[in-house]
Parts: sequence; structure tokens; C-alpha cells
Amino acid sequence: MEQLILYFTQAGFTGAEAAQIAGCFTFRKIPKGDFFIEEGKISRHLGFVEQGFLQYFVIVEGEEKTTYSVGHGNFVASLVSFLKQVPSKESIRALVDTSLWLIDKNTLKKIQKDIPAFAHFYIELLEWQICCIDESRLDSLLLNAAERYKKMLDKEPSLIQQIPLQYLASILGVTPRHLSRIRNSIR
Amino acid sequence: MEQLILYFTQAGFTGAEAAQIAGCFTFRKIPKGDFFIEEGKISRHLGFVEQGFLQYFVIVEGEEKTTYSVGHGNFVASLVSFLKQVPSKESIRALVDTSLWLIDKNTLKKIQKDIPAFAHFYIELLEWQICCIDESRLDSLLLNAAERYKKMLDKEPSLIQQIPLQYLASILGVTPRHLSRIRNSIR
DNA sequence: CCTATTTATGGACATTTGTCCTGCTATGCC
DNA sequence: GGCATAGCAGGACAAATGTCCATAAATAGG
Repeated sequence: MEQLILYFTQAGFTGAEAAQIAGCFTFRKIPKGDFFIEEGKISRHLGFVEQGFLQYFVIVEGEEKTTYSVGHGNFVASLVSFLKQVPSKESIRALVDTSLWLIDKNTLKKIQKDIPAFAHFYIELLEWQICCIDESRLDSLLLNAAERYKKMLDKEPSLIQQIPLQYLASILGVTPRHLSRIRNSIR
Repeated sequence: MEQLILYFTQAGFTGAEAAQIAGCFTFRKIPKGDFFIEEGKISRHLGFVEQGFLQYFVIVEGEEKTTYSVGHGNFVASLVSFLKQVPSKESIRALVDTSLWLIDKNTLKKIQKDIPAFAHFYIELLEWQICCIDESRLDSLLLNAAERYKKMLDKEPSLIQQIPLQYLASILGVTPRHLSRIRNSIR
């Protein structure tokens, strides 16, 4: 909790505000393999990833397709479901042991009203979130699988050790067979 | 301008507020083929598309790759560039004659401060924008080119008449040769 | 009306990626 | 230790998509 208070203090809130805001979050650990949210349910919480890695996916024709992934320092939620409070099209699962700070939608709305500066903070958070999605979108459109694999090697080197190849392949948008080819071609 | 005032009145603002907000926008027409923003420049304006259709693209290895597209009733900007005020990675071009309402970043910030209700309106706008990007992201990951073509036929039937196939192919993420195969297979 | 240019179609072939399968290795469990 | 299982690599072939090209139809400009 101290880290959260520190975080909001550094973001420009007074000590009292930071404590009030931080108090709205709850802590949760998700063991490897467990779900943050399942398809069809409503994403009621926004999570800040303190540690770990999560995979967004849908099942289409019996196959899991990864649609997004987030690591520590990022926010996680099935966005459309959380924002509109409609059933989620995606499931989200921890691929490694993960710890999160959670806040629910109503509380989030409430502190936007109570603390005007928080509304502006939330605007910047949304804007930053848009930039993250945008980068992911451009990556999947402009890089090929080999380039995406190299980028992942670069940004999350520890993941390659911890996560079975079949998940890495799904995150990269290729079959395990093809990821094997990519790894072979790199070395 | 009356339409804009009406729009903001219906969004819950008082007549005076709606007039003040609408007054912050300027009108611009972009003829078919002209640019809304070019790669490398900073996206200084957020635009609301009154009429028309715009294509986001980058040039990679001499080839245009479409990264996003928007039609009437949507907002347009090179998002990361507009939000962070950094040079845009993408260019945006009108594929048909297009008309827009524009607002610049500073003015947008200013009315967020002056009219508290506008901050909350802007939050909803950002959230809605996230949902739009998300839908586009899921479409490009989960639908194949033929399905995306059918969806486009469904949502923007007039485009297929107005825009040369090479652009449609680029929007769908395939070569014109392959789009020709898709059209052939549908009929 | 004629010509040049743009646009659309589709053949032939190459490349990329997926599917199916086999075997090898490592690891946990009794 | 031995066995069942999960994880990974890669061969052989199939399917999807790109490249290059030739042709024909549509359109614009004089």
C-alpha cells in the first residue's frame, strides 16, 4: 500500500489525497494459470499490474487466440467490458504468478467526482492506455512474427524462460510449429 | 455550427456551455486525396468527421500500409501524436471528399478546466475511442480478409463504389490480387 | 471521338504459414 | 529406476497469400 501512496504522491496529489485514492484499491494475487476475467462475465475491476504477466484471449473454433498481453507497470481490464459494463468477449489469464492492485468502476467514478485533480489524472491514464493499444496495434500490423519475437526477446527476456512456447506463439499470432521455424532461423 | 451546438446540448450541456464549446471548433473541408496529417508532423488538431472517410497509413519498404480508417460520426487524429504532441508515425488522407470540425489540443485542455462537465464528457469520449480501437484490433486479429470485406460491405456499402480497389485492399490488409480472389470467391 | 491512363481481373509461380505427425528430451510421480 | 506426460524440434505436405505479369474494361482529357 505504501508504494501506491508514494505513486500518487509523485503523481502530484497531496498526502491526504494520495492516501484516500490508494485506499480505494485492493490487493490481489493471481497464481499462474488462473483467470483475471472469463469470457461472458463483466469486467468489474481495473487492475494495475505490480508483478507478473497476463494474456488476453478468445476461443475461436476451439483454438485460443491471443488478442493482447500486459506486463508489470500496466493496467489490465477487458476494456470494452469494463468501460461499458457489458459481457467480455475476451478472457484474461495470468501466464505467471501475478499481483495486482484493483479498483472497481463505481469507486473510480466516485473519486473522479470527489477529487477534481483525479479526473485529469484519469484522463492522462486513458490517453496513455490509448498509446499502449496503439503501439500494440501498429506492431501487429507492421512487424512480421520474427520481428515481434525479437522485440519480445528484447522487452521481456525473462518471459521466454517462464512461459511454454505454445503461449508465446499465440501471443505472437503464429502456430508453435512456425515459432519453431522462427527460432531456428534466428540462430 | 448549429449542428454542433445541438449536439452538445443533447449531450447535457446548457445552451451557453454548448455555444461556448461549439465556438472552439472550426470547420474544414478536405478534398479527396488530400492529407489531414502527414507522417513526421505533429497532429495538432482533433477532428470530428461530419462527412467522408479517412485512411491512416505508413510507408514501409516503399509500400503503403493502412493502419486504421474512420468514417463519419467518428473522431480522427494521429492519436499518439495528438496526445503526446510528438511527430506522427502515420499519415492520414481523405479517400473521399471529407468535412471536419476541428479543435486544437490547447483549446481542448482549456475547456476541460473551464467547464468541469466537459472533463467528464471528454473522459467518455476517450473511453468510446478506446472501444473503437479495440473493435478494430479484434477485427484484424480474429476475422480473415474475406470476413472483413463482408463486414465492410455491410457497414460502408457506398465506399466500395467510391474508392479504388487498391485502397480497399490496403484497408483490409491484403494485396489487390488477393482482394480480387476474395471478390471472385464470394460470387 | 480518340488516345492515354487508371482500374479491375485473373494466370502462373513463389513464398509464407498452417496441419499433421514423429521422435526426442526433460520432468514429475510412484 | 521406470513410466507417463508435457514440451520442443522439425519433416512432409497443404493451404493461404504474395509477386509478377498480361489483358481487358472504364475513365479522363484533349
